[in-house]
Amino acid sequence: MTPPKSKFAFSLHSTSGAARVGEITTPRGIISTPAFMPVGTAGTVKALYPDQVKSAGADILLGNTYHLMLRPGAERIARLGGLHTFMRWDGPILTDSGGFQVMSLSSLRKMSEKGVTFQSHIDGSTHHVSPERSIEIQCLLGADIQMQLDECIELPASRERAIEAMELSLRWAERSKRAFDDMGKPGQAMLGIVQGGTDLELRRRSAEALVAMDLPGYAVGGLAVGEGHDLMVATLAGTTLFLPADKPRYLMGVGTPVDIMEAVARGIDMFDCVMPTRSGRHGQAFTWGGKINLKNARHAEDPRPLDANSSCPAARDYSRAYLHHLMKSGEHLGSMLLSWANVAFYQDLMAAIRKAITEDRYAAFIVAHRARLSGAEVP
RNA sequence: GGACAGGUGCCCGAGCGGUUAAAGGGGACGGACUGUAAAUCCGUUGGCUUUGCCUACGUUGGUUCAAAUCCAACCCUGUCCA
Repeated sequence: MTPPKSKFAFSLHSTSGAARVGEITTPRGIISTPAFMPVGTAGTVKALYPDQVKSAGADILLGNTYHLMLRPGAERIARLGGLHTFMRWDGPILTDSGGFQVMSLSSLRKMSEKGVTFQSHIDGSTHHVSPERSIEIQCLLGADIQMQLDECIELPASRERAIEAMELSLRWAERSKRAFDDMGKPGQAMLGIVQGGTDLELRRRSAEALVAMDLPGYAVGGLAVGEGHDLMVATLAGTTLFLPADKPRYLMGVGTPVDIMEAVARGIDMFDCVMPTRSGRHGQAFTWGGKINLKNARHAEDPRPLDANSSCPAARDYSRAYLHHLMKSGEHLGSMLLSWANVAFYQDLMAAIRKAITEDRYAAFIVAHRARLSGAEVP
């Protein structure tokens, strides 16, 4: 049975071990899962046109509450028709709540039970973000999938610190939910975020409390923040165990191709990460043969493209020698082409993952690609 | 022909008697990047038999315990004057 177009819904199509293929339905379009969401923090997936993001295969992208609140301002975006219209992206948008900035801008904010007070990194002005205000901003932006305000902490952290952040995040989840119930529009959804560091008991408590709130989906936050790949995967395995099978699961901020493959194997459906765009701007390309640093001298006279079989023009039609030249020269086109190629590669990876799950050969898929994807390309 | 100014490591450039294998840029080479304060950040960048030694601040000679730094001559390079 197809859910009505106005609803947010998740349907599971097939599994391979714990890995799942499904679809999230939103009024703005369908998201094939496992999905990778390119990050468009400030109303742009950096260095890419929206059309490129779409043609690369992305169903949905991210925006950011904190950054858009400061500039150009949530109310202004609302007056201009909402974030989709403003940035010319008509697909679904997920917005992060500002919880990540609690960690990344820790020197510029103060925490209290009420919320977070940020000192703007742009002009020093003070901005109070409560769970309610975060949801209000996300509603003003018109985000299809919204995130509760949470406290993301750096790892390693003491158990006391992990408990504190996890419990605060749960209280803020309740408040975020109430605010969303008031302000959210039909078809929009707000997800809760599991915290708890690398302590499986804390992760379980966090997950169970959120599940009791009956949210439309659950995110796993606070990972890939210093604990390392193995601990991340172990923590993830001990967390998804307590999340319901019929709701989408989102691993926030992850990650490398191998992180994603392993997380899918633990039942994750959604990912986002700055890696394809940031690494692209910095000269690193992701390919099926491994990572390629285009700034390295060995590419200076290499006429081959990154991947002759890619459907992305950036990866298929431009020589490594040219990409090397652009990066060495500091030309913007180098960052643009590599961001494009990387976003396309990540989407190709997700498509291949979905295919392998659908054909119930996901474990073999990981074995086949893990080593190559985890390292630098062998020249 | 004359008067100034100047010649420093791959390049530009600071230093003007010992704490200088010599600031700072750039370039080159390499690395990092995980819900984006990042088109950013971090290393390395004379040689060797590497707790030390050798070579090096236009060239040659000199002063001094000690010279990239002071002196002399010479060779170059700018700018101006005839």
